[in-house]
Parts: sequence; structure tokens; C-alpha cells
Amino acid sequence: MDSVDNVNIADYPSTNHLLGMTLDGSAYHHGDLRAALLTEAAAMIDEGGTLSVTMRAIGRRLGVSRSAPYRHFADKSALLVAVAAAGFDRLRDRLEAVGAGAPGAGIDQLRQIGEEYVRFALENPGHYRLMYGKEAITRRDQPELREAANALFDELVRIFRTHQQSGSIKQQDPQVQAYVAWGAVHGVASLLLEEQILTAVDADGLIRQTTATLLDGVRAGR
Amino acid sequence: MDSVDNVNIADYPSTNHLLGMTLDGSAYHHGDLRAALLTEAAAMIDEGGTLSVTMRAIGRRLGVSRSAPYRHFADKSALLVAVAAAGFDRLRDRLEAVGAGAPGAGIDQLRQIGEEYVRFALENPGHYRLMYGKEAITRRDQPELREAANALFDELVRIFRTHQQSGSIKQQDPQVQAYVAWGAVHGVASLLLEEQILTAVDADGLIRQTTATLLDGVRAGR
DNA sequence: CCATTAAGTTGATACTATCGACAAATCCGG
DNA sequence: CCGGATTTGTCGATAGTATCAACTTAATGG
Repeated sequence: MDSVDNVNIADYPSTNHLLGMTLDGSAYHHGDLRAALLTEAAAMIDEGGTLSVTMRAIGRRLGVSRSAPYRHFADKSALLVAVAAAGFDRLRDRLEAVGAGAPGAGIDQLRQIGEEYVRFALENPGHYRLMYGKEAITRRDQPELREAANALFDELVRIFRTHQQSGSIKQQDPQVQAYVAWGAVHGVASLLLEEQILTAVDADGLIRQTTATLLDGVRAGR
Repeated sequence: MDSVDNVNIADYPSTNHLLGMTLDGSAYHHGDLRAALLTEAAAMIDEGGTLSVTMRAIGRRLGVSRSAPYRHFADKSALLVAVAAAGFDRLRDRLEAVGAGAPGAGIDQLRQIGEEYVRFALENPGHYRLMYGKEAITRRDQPELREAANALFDELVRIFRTHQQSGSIKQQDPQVQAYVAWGAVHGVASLLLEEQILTAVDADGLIRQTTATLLDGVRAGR
């Protein structure tokens, strides 16, 4: 039993260490296992779906033992929550960057933000899938996750409020407006990610059409 | 090991059968295990997420042995695929019903269909979660699933085409139009389902606002 | 230079998916 | 009506996973 695991090379009576590394390249202390676990987990999800992420496999890929990850995360769910939360943070950063870098605050900024949102999802399918769909996440009400998601949402609300003040979009509850927009971009992103869309369809065109329709719906005036 | 499974009451040298039922209420032949598996799986997802669905647990709940489900589905993924496909079929039926029952073909019909879509998702979270998010589904390209999903999409395209002909909405590629709408309703449904939306927000209002914004975006004229 | 602690490791338990061989019910052609 | 063929279940066994506990190293502060 457990034949695969026993392939572990580290018969760790190997001294000869230097800065945590042994001469044969193996290391007892990984260096920054926690960070490595986060990126590796996301990579594995991208490759083979959430199912393919197992604590043992991830340890194997990083060259540590099967239970080393437990030193950094209470359990598998906690690891995945951390990955998801990191995803929300990164997404928020990207949207903020677009907001900051956009020339003027015309309605075109909204379009850019919407498209950036979908782009992020397509570029980081692993993170994105985990951010929504609590499939792999056990405990309800992960405060870390909820906070990160709320921070993203607050940023969206802020953006819509700003545009309402400049008069480019309809005056209405900015929170609802933000949810509607969030839903729309999340929806397309999700359909594209889950390959629900016929390959013959031009994804970029679809994304543009989504933001365009949405903007037509919120634009001020007629 | 396997202490739980061994609790199985059926020490099946119990004869005394009648129409597949034994006198003590147990039955060797379940009757319609296949159908029971489909509904039970969906129920379990509703309760504890996709993770909580295990072939053993589902058998336990239905009072059959751990491997009885394998008589009806090649593996767990096949069972889940069937649940998802059934979901697409049921959703399509409901949308068709709204389309058929709606008085006239005014743009209001579109609103009703959009709201019915979200309602379905909220009423059948188990099915819905499985329909999107391939997390739990292994093989790519499940023809059964793809067909069911395509049938739903075709129905949407048909609806938009009809409304274009009656002149109530913009003339443009109905396929893209359908995808945009699909994305929007799927997005809100998904956010609501995954509890991504603050509890203080009125869900019904949000749904109405989503369809309203969308319709403003596709309406013909100015 | 040693005691402490952080970071890893192996061993063991309890579950799960799934395969294979076997038993019980049903069904169907004679 | 009856016995084989088929379908539906059952149990035993293998391999892989999460996770806990006890033990080992490495790194670090005094």
C-alpha cells in the first residue's frame, strides 16, 4: 500500500547542508513552502480541475512529504480557501489598476474594467473557479474569503458611484447596479471557462458585446 | 475497517418476497434505483455540496449496498453527468412552458423567461451547480451533457430570433444576443447561489433589475 | 554551544472509488 | 407453469486520499 509515496528519495540522514539545501539538491526545509503550495495548487486546478488537487499530489510535485502541507494549512479546504482569497485580491488589484490608468472617467472606463474582469478569469481559470463555486471548500462562512470578495465588490460599487456622480450612467442604487454588472461579466466568464460556448463563436466579440449591451442598459439619458 | 458499511441490515437469505418487496419491508430489487439515484444525488448536493456525494453514501441513504449504483452508472462521474443533463432538460422545459404560456410575444416575455431561469437555479441548486462547473465531472466532452446544454441554448436562440422578427429587439446575431443574455442570468443566479451577495440585498429586486438592464440594452429603437 | 521551536517525515486509521466473482429476482420462450 | 438468461444486488479486495500522532532535523536566539 502507498507504493507511490514510498518512492520518496529523501532518506534524510543526508547532512551536508548549506542554507537549508543539501548538496544533492534536496532540501529538508523547502524555503517557502507556504507560497509554493498556493501557486502549485492553482496550477494543478488549471491543469486537471479541483479534483486533481490532493494534499499528497501537491506534496509530491513540490518534493516534500505528503503531510508537509499540513504544517501550513489546517486542512485541504483551508489551502483552497487561501488560493481563492488570493484570487479575489489579485483581481481587485487588476481592476483598480485599470481604473487608475484610464484616461478620464468616461463610460469607456467601465467597458475596460468589464473586459479586464473577464480577461482575468480566462487567464487564471484555476483561481477563478475556486473563487466561485464552493465545491471544494468545506466550511461555510470562511471569513478570509468573504472579506476578500467583499473588498472586490466594494471596489465595484465605488466605481459605479463615481460614474453616477459624473453623470454618465443612470442614477440608481449603485450597489444593485454593481451586482448586475458583476453578474453579467461573471456569467460570460463562467460560460467561457466551462466551455459552454460553441467554439465557432468569437470570444472577444462576445465579451465586447456583453459590456456594450450592459452599458446600453445603464447609460444615462434615453 | 469499513465498520460503517458493515452495518448493512440485509443479510439477504431473507426469502418471503412479494412484488420485489420482502415482508420486513426491505427489498432486494429497489424498484427504480436509477431514478432514485438521480434525485438523491441532487438532494445530497443541495445539502452538503458536491463533495458530500459519494457512491457509498448515496447507496447508504437509499438502503442499497455501496456498489449497487455501479449497476446503473459506469462511475461516479457518469452519475453526476446524468444529473446535470437532466437539469438542462428540466430547465429547457420550464423556459418553453413560459414561452408557450405567455400572452403575445411582447418584450415582456423575455423578462419572464429571464426570471424563470434564475428561479429554476435557486429552486434546484444541486442540479444547477452541477450543470455548470465541471468540477465533479471527469471526462471532457460528455456528449449527453453537451447535447442537453445545446438544446437549451438553441431554445434561447430561437426565442431571440422570434423577437427580432417581431421587431421588439435589436437586429444582430441572435446567437451572440442569446449568449449575452444567458451569461447575465447565469451570472446573477450563480452569485445568488454561491451566497456571494450580501443578505441585505433583495434578491427578487436584483433579478428584476438584471432583466430590466439587459432588456434596455437589447431593446430596439433609440 | 545548547535548548527551543519551526518545518518535515514516517506510521497508522478511516474512508472512498471501483473491480471481480457470486447470489437472488425477474422475465420469457417453450 | 417452469428453467435458463438476464438484470440487479451483495460482498471481498485493491489502491489512493485526508488527516492525526509521534518522531527527526534544521535553524535560531541567548
